[in-house]
Amino acid sequence: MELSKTFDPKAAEQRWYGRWLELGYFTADPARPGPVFSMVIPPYNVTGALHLGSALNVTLQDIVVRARRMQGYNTLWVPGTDHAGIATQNVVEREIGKEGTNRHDLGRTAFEKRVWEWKELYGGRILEQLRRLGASADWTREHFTMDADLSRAVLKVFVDLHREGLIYRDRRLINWCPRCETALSDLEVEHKDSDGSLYFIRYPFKQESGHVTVATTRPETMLGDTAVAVHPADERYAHLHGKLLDLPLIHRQIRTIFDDAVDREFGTGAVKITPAHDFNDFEIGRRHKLDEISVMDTRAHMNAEAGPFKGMSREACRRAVVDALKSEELLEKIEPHRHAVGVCSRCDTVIEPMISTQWFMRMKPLAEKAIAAVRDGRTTFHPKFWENTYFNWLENIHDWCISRQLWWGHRIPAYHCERCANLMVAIERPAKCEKCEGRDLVQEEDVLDTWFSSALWPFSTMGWPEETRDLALYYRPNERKQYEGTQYEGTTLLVTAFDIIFFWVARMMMIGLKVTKQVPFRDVYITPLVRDKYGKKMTKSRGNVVDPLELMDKYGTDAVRFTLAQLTVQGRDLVLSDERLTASRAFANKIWNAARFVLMNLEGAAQPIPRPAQDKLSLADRWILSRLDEAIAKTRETLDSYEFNNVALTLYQFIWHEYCDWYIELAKEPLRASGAQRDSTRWVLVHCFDQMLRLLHPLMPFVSEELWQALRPYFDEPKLADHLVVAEFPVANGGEWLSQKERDAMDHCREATEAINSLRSLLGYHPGQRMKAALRRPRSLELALEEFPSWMGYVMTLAKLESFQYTPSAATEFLVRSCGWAEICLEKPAGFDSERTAAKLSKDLDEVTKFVTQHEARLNDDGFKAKADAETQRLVAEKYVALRAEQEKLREQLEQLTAG
RNA sequence: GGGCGGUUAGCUCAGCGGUAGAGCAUCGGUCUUACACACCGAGGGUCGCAGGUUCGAUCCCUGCACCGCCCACCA
Repeated sequence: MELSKTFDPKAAEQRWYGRWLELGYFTADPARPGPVFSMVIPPYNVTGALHLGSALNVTLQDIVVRARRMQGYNTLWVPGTDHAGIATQNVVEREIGKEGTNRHDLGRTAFEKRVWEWKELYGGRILEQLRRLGASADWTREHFTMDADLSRAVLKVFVDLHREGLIYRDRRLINWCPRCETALSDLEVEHKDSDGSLYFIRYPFKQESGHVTVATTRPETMLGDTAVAVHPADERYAHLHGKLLDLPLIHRQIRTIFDDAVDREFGTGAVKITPAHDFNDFEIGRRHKLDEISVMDTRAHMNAEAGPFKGMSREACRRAVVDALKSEELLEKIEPHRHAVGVCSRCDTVIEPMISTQWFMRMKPLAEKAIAAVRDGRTTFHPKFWENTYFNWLENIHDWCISRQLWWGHRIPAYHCERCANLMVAIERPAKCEKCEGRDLVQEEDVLDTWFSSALWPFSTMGWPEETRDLALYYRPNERKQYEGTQYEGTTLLVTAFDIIFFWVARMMMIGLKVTKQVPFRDVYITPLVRDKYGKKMTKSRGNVVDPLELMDKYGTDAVRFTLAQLTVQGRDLVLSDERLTASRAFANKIWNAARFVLMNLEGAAQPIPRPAQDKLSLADRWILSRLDEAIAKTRETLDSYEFNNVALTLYQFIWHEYCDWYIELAKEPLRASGAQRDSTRWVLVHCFDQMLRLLHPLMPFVSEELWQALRPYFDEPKLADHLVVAEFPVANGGEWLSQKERDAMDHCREATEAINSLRSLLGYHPGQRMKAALRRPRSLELALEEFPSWMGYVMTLAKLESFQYTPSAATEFLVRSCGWAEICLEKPAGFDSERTAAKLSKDLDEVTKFVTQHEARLNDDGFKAKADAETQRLVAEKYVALRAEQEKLREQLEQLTAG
């Protein structure tokens, strides 16, 4: 098979993904043997496009699931999408807005139909992009949060929790977005600092002259004031007891009240109370049984309660109120004031706290169980410090407002009786009112928060509430073979970003525990955040999003995946750079070319190449095989602990710097020979390649499959899979490829190389590429010495190649001789700066001498002798000896240099 | 106001109780029968600051500074 000179990622990507799908490699089969590995993808917003965060997320999941599949696990990876209530509704509303209409004109049914149409058209786009990334998810089990079966699960959970009193309806102050015209949960409100003003307003006494001055950032809400509060211990205001005030502009009579919640230091120490438009005031209001007067409508325009200001927007009203107060000389002063303003996370509109009847979920009892599950280790976060964040939020949790005044979502299964106003909650619409038997039942208009259905995702996608085979095996795996013998519950792994720990992870934990009586996942891997080059979070609204598809076009999917893995260190944000991507692309190409080399040298080789007997393997063969074993062990280890950067690093180092740089070079000579020597080298080359590609496959699925297929005819594995994607993951063979003597020799070789390097730098001569040229020449010192320029490279080569055969002392002798010859034979090359070299040497010498003295002192120190244990003393002594040797060497070199 | 993470080479980042590492960039040298997306080599760092623990600290502890993030009803 001919391979092109460079790797073409597109061809490989197109060739293999479709094949894998056709052959059903990603489809889970509950009947399969083996331990279970299951995972659900964080459902993507149907409005979403692939961004780097999701590319990272999917890449990491795919790496794990591919590795587990190769390791023989029964794997399931469920993909799917989320209906994304507000986001999707907004998109479609914008679309029909362009057509000159709106959802109210269209009506609920027609609008819902429009959204479904939109979803069918565009909702699958993100999943298409996941396939492009190589995601090996089970597409036969793709789900959408509003699928019929998932919707049923939603209704069942709602009804069950309502019956238990965990879901209830209440009228209270909630976050309201006047643009989306819906209630929001606390989490959907973002707090942004904004430069505002603090207005000091005089509230006159009702029955006598005089006034109290209050400070507020929102003068327009004074129209809804029902009291002025001061701290009970504030002597400045002791005289306010029982006083009534005349609310300016509106002339409503309001009370003065005393409450600990008032901060005496802030403003004037007196605060106006607007229970219907401020969370603090609402609490105080309920404590003092104040009226709750809402002065705005659902679009945050002033309503009839605002009297003359009716119909104004809140902004216009603020200006009008300030003007009116000024003209009545009730505005004392205005100070600049910076404070946090809550805005809608979807549309950035300033949130208005509003009194409203909504549905809530009681969180405290659920949160306690969710905390306990992580505390006792049934679920573990990686990195662990995220557990603090999780605990912190759950410990201070408030009830969750789950109803939304939207049309796109799961409509709340509650029915109002038109006749007696009775409210019934049931999965199916009741035939008649259970109280008055009336037949006019109207379903609740509100839908549920999108995150409600997401919270059920790990088990609703498995078929819950039906006891399906999937649910039994992949969600309750303890019933079958255990994951590495460990008892655990739920799916095996969840990979997600930290910004939805509260929105999603914590809620899945709470509801999963409540509904299925077990945790929904064992491990939670929190991915780092992908940031732009300025370290900013990439968000659509910031417009700083890098499109992963463009990166894949430019560098190839494998390179993008490899780069993301390489940069993924637990607990640290990830800044993507072109340099890294370029390096990864070069890596793919390097492997490609190594394969070309191997194939080129397989001409006429047997298919398969028979495995040579152990004693036919050369030292170089056994060396690379032993290194391969170490690479396998390390890859498995780092994969298990989710150290993605180290997985990538291990493979990069082994493939590039050991297999390519050394073994391929060493193989060139035996390959030129014929017979047994060539055959065993061929086998080692191919065997290593096979194993390397398997290790690499989870990270770089396309290039690895492509090359594996090309080399496959030569593999000697007896039961070979048809595709790498389902081939067995390597296991270190554990055999001692090298004898102890050889290990020692290799260590010595390393030292020898260092010695030669320092000799070379002493001479200031850089032989460069000639080392490799020397490889091709007869290995004879005499010949090498004839040609001065090649000499140094030759020494290096010999040292590396031949010191394997030398005993350490012989190798030393060889080196010493070489150095001596260098003295005799070599003239100092042009450009050699002896002064500079001498300076460097003496600097090194000084430094080493410093350490020698230090160690000497330490060894002679009585305190050290007394305190340090034997092992430590031995270590320090050893170090001292080494340092002395180093010192001696440097001194000699320096002498030689100055003498010459 | 709480909490979390970071500060290591020009850049992006690993690492670690025993005289500092990678990739890229820089500089010098290589057309060598896989690869110039390559090869060989060089330069470059008081590991944010100050204390403490230790025979020994870049690493552990305390404090500080700066950067970033999350949470929080101070009007």
